Amino acid sequence: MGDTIAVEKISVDCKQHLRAINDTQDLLSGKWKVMIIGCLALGKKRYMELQRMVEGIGSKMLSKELQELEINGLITRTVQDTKPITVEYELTEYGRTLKPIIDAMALWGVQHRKKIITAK
Amino acid sequence: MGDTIAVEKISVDCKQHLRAINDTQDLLSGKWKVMIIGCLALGKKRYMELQRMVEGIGSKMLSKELQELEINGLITRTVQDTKPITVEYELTEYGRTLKPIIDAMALWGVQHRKKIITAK
DNA sequence: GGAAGTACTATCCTTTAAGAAAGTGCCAAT
DNA sequence: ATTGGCACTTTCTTAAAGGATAGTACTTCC
Repeated sequence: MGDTIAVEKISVDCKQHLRAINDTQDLLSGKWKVMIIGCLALGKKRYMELQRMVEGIGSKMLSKELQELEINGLITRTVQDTKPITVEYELTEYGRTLKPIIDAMALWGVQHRKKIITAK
Repeated sequence: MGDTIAVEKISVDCKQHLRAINDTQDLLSGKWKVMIIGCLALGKKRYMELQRMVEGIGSKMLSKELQELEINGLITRTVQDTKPITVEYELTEYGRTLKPIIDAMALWGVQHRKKIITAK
């Protein structure tokens, strides 16, 4: 009896664990979001700066991903009234809470590349 | 002059940072891989166990994702010669190095859900 | 001998994501 | 007056991802 309850608890815990992973993945969905956040983690950036830094991204995708990140409260968009108007994107405090994930991904990626190269 | 070099160095660092993130994302691409790894992080699992735990996944997708994870050396597949044969999947040592990423994603997801619920 | 369980594979079809290319509106410098 | 930069949006098209369904091969239980 106690066993059954224990097994069920583990199974419930697992479901919640997987759901949590899924939730996070949903917010970071798309080919570019994690890279954009990785970019903004280094400081605020203008639209054109982002497009130049994130190699290969087109303006459609950049706009779309930025909009979704803004909707989810991860970044802010502020229009500067400079000569030609410029727009600055910046991580919100909430967006900065993603840093452990981004850092872990960047670190793993670096080590993976090392591993692949030395394995050749 | 020194400034130019410094700026270039930062820009190169950033490119490598983004490339690393991209590499990691590539290996974890697809709707289910991160969840499968999150599942296997709790211990080795059989095919059917995985399919029951990862809600919504079909057999085609499960096979496909498992094959890709195996090709990349993140999991092992071992056939047990039990009465009806069963197959066990397990994280490799290398696969286990992804744990910091998975854990960070699970933690963030849990906190995000709390935030969303209390905000209502 | 049929049902049921395990571990898949194969086929087909739909949906989604993503890219390319062009265009918009605004301003500033030449 | 026109070129060029900034920050986008729109449209069209293609490629990839994912799901539903059915089927295979083997075995054991009733």
